[in-house]
Amino acid sequence: MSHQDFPYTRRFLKGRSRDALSEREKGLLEGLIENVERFTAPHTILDRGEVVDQSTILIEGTVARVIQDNGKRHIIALHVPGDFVDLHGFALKRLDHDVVSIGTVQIGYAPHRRIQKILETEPTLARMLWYSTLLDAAMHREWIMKLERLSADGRLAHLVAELWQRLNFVDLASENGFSLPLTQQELADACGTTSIHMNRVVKKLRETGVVDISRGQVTVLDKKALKALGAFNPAYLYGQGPLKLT
Amino acid sequence: MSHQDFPYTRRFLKGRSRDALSEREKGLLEGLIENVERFTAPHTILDRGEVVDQSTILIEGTVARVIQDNGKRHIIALHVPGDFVDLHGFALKRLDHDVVSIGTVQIGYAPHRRIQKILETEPTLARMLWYSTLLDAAMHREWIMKLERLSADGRLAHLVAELWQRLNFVDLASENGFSLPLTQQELADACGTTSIHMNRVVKKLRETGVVDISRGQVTVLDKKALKALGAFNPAYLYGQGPLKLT
DNA sequence: CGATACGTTGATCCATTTCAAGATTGGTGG
DNA sequence: CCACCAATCTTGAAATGGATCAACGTATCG
Repeated sequence: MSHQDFPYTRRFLKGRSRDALSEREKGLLEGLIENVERFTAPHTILDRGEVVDQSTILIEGTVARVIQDNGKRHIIALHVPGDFVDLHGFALKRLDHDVVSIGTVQIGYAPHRRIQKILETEPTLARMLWYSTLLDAAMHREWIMKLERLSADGRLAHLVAELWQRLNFVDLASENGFSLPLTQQELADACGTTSIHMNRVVKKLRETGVVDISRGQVTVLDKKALKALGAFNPAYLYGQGPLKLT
Repeated sequence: MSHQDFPYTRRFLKGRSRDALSEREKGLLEGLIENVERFTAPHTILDRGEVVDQSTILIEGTVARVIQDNGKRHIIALHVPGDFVDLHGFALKRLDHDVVSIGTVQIGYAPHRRIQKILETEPTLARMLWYSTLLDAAMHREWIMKLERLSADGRLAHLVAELWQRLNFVDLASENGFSLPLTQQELADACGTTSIHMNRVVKKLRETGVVDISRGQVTVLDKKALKALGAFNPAYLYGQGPLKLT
């Protein structure tokens, strides 16, 4: 079996500790996916509070986890291909947030009974699944730090730096940028600010030659300035080996 | 064996799903604790980046998880007795933040080799441990929401409401308040604001009859106003049964 | 009793929100 | 192919929450 296989899960933990999995284990992981779905329009994949019996892996595109109340939408996390978006639903049974698609996405569903089987019979894989939920929590903590510490400019810079690094882990970033289907409103929702202010921040970072965000494309103009502005230290992403972009 | 036993771990998941554990499992859990330590002065229990081979459970007192850079300290999580503070260190091996004591604390250490044994032989308990790290992540998400959505007043109200509920789970809250050894500076660090502004917010909430925070004691004056101001919905804490305080 | 940490208050400045309106873009049907 | 619509992006001006600088009050404890 060539390593070109595993079409649904080949990006899971890529750039992190995926190397620690054997080919057999990678096959078992791929076998978790019972079916696959594609959405082209914005779609709520999962509703807060709903009892779930399967978890979702993002194969292609972007999804966000959001908490919405009286019209306002707060983005709690963003996902890149390879992320096991709501694996925590396996143990929590109901989620404290919604999961929504952004742009065109392809997702795979892993029934909880299959995950349960893995847990009972595959300790290495089980530990890897747990590990991936802990990476998710580590990103949450960094977001808390970012929101407590940084102003809007820094928050956007941090978000861009993080996504660049994460997409790089899964081979979806280039040397000078990446594509990102988020609107300014959505960037604002992820940075805890308003779309109007986000518009001015985007403009400012473009004009000061830090990063250009337009037409769904992010072009990093000054890598060093971006990381400084966002106080970005990728240690919390627990990447392995020499990082190309840091 | 009376339920008065388990002096170190009896509060673990209390008010959550602790009831799902058998007495035997509770005993195994207690057996994880190899030794216990007490600190009376502020102490850094764990340094960011340090490789760890044991995890820490909080038995008594308050600990904070902090990310500090150039003098500024950001509190990303607060813990109450019964919390397995850095269980995620078991799988992550090194932490992305420091763990520090606040006031007088008593903590227990669980060597990773003992946790590993549990994982290999006790699936129910293993799943419970995983579950507890997911509760931690759910609280992170709520903090992200709080920081993105609320102003300083609301953030403090939310923090107070959350701690009240969590302390109530473990029988450490009263009908009208709880004790809390945090300084205004630390409250500020947990709400992403300055100590000066926090001082004004504390004063405002006191004067508007919402909550009184002074001399290490929190007195809730208007439960309903507190929850409204903090946009507090305890669902994310995954408590079970009828909640006395909600 | 002086040291030291913590809490309180005032004045000023700046980042961000809010309200309001206009410009640009992409997609759709006639 | 153009006209139009809706979403997105952009800009301006006024109001405000919170930061910052500076100082003073007040516990608490060897």
